[in-house]
Amino acid sequence: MNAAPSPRADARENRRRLIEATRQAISSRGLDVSALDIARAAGLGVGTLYRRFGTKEALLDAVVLGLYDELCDTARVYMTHADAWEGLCEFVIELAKGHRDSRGLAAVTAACDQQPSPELAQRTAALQEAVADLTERARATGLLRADVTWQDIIICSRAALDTQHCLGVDAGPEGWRRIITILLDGLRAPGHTALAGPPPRTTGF
Amino acid sequence: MNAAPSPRADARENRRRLIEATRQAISSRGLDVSALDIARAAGLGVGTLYRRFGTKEALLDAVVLGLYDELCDTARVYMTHADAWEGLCEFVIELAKGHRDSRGLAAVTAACDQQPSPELAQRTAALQEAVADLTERARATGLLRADVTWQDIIICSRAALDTQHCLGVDAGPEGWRRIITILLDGLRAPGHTALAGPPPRTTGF
DNA sequence: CTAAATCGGACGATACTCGTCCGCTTGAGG
DNA sequence: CCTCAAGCGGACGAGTATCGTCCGATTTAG
Repeated sequence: MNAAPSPRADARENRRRLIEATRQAISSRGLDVSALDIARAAGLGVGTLYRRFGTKEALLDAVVLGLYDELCDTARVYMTHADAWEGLCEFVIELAKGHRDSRGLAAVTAACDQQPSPELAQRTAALQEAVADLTERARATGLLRADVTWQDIIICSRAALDTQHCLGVDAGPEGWRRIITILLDGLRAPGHTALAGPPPRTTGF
Repeated sequence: MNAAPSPRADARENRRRLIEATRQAISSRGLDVSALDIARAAGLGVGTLYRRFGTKEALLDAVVLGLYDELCDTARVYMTHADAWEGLCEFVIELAKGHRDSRGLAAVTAACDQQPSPELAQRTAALQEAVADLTERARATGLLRADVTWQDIIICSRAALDTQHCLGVDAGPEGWRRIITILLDGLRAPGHTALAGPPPRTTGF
């Protein structure tokens, strides 16, 4: 075994570049980026992309899986947060950031829903369990309103970012934080926190 | 003048059908529906679509303008609501419904931002003024938190629906109402209202 | 220095969409 | 009932975008 002991250094570097470029491309233009655009952004030819990953889908899968892994790590961190409500809030914000970096991720999940790759299914299950756990911990403190489920939490984490994507630059680069704040206040049983960031300058609907 | 006194009855009916089909198509699949799909949904040939409207863009413009007009009417109604806070809440819900029926509307607004059609620009301005007015009235009652602007209100009205579109059927056909409720609670200065509808059954992120 | 691994991007194939064209059908007035 | 202009359907051409392949040129590593 170990028939491929060490890929050439430039090949490895190009693979890294491709993944990084794909991340940024997905973040700014969604999951339907063309292979050519990704390769260009990585400063490589499209041939290299297909040689490294075989298919465009494989590249996207690798990137999405990486993001899921990071989210799993993040969840694990906030699970041990001293203040359960704070932990939930910060994780929701991190989850929103994750959505920012994998715009259209839900579309992929839905598309692969028929036959999700085992790895993706495993990560999805782990993340859901983590969110459910964080939700229960926060509810136990009495700071989270009783009538929301962990699914609601997930949806809230998306809402702000989806809006951000639709409104584009109008809401400012950090405009989603205002919506997250409003949502978290709506989730909180008592009291409110101050809105952060400058108000959005929306011009459309 | 009046060189076209009365189009044939079937032509008028087909025009109506096309507009209706376009509405539903936009609602379920966004603004980038193909002309063929619209014509098929209307039970007509694509030739008829182009004869009636000249271009696909003209058809979309007609539909979008119609939706804007309805929203303007709705705004006028809630402006005279006895309870300013209730009026704002219900209008936000109606606005969300409007977004449901014109998915991707913001994209069009943004695209036409360079040179918006005079009619659309007029409607947009009227709607913005209406939202600003409703916001101020609600703020005056002290029920609306002080740190949100009318732009925040618009964004909130989008957030729930955008999420709905991304999550698809997972959140149920009325799942957006839960998010709207959370958002409105987050906008409200004191207290909370009960979440309506069954909890979402999300399976993805 | 050499050979194998790697790269770049032109290229064929495929798919999708817009808008046109023309032979056939249908509505409505005489 | 008849006539004919108005209307209809959908095949079709043209344009565009994307995927994935192929092969000559280049580079790496021993």
